[in-house]
Amino acid sequence: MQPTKPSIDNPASDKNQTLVEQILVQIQESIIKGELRPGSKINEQALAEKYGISRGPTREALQQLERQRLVVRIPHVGARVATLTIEELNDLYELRSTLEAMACELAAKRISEQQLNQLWALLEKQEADLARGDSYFQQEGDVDFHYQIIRASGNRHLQETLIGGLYHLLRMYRYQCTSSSRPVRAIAEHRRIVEAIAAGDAELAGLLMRRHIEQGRQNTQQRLQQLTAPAASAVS
Amino acid sequence: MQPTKPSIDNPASDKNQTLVEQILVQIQESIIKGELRPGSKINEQALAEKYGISRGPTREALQQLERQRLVVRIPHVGARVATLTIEELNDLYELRSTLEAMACELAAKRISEQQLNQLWALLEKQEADLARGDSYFQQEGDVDFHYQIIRASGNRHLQETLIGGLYHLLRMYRYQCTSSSRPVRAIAEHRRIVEAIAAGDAELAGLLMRRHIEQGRQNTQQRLQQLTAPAASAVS
DNA sequence: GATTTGAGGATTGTCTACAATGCTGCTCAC
DNA sequence: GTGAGCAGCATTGTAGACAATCCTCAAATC
Repeated sequence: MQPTKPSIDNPASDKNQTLVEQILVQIQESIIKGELRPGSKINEQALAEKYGISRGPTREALQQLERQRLVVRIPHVGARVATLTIEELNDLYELRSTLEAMACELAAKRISEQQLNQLWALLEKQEADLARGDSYFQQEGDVDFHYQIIRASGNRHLQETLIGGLYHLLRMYRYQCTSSSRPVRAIAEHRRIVEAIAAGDAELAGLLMRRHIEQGRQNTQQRLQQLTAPAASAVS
Repeated sequence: MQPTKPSIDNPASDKNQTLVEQILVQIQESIIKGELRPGSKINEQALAEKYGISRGPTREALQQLERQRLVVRIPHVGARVATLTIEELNDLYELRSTLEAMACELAAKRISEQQLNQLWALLEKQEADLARGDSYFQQEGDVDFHYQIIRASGNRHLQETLIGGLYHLLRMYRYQCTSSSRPVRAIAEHRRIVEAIAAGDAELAGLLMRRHIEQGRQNTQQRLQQLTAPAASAVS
């Protein structure tokens, strides 16, 4: 029985862990969900008091968040929540597209029997969720889908780069530019990707993933544009 | 006049900077050059005393080094210098190859007049150094070469991933598996890459970079194999 | 009125001390 | 002799206080 990894990273669920790891996930969620607004300043002291800890662990957590691109820190000035811009969105998706295509190609070559079964199971669950119209779990499921493929690539540096470095920022864009999803099409694309991986067709799998992510980019960009420049429609 | 960036990152040269930034580069060099041996344990207290500072900044520096893959930290256990293994070398170069090929393609599309001139200038300097047999500057020059192309890609996330995340570890492999270089061939390859970029031929530029890096991988792997398994030749 | 300059306050950087955890090497039972 | 269990020590995690830097805002000068 596989341990059904529900979250992006699995810090053994808060228990008996270090303070930094405990509050890190909480601050992550706050940022991703926009409770800490993009671009807003983060006060170490205030943040520490909010979680009832001292500034030491808080600073370490902020450094971790900087590594995940969720926070920008400037020496002697302080930390700010990352801002969402069209240019960065494009840079981010450009990179993500390349990396996940690579992950797909590698997965097609290297995926294990067990991992493939897991992937099929997840896909079927997604399709079932879709039929029930359960959109929240779809979003989570989509994260898991990409996550599993990345793991199946077997390249630990690739995994670290995507999951440890890029994925949280991606979640932030997706959450805040709440693309209530194009689920039917997306999950159809998922199926074709899994089929290509199962067939060991690396080139096709990579190509399909590239297109799949490009679809996601366009979708997110559209929403972000509506958010950042609502003046045009509001003025007239 | 461009400021001739000599180092991987330019922290305004130690002056008036934060302690962390000052010692970070020093520890980096110690690790890359092997003064801190791969796999050896790092004692926070001892390291702090060595540089005459307290444990706070030392811990922050170690976290930065973890981000750069030069150090592995385990909660409540401590930090170790990264170990060099064949598998990781392959993972690392696999990823690097994809990312730098991407950088090359983007550079071919987006490089500015000024950046291209800089690149030509660097190439000519490399060829001149080669003629003089100046191998140390060749190595540095090679780093700069890739660095400039990465910058020319214009994708800030790509830059951050490669330069902030991967490049120091790459330097470590290259330094310690001291490939005294295949300079003639490498620089010939450099020239063809620049020509492709100048011609705006993204596909060719990416392809050439892929092959160029694959050459580097084989070279480094060979040296590493000799280092990790010298028993065979020593026993008999 | 606009610009500069400096004092005051707020925030970040660093240090020291203490608490919590993991590791080492001994004793003791089998 | 070998393995388990415990005590002591070394090391990391956390807290709180002090030092250094930056930002704000008002007063003074042009």
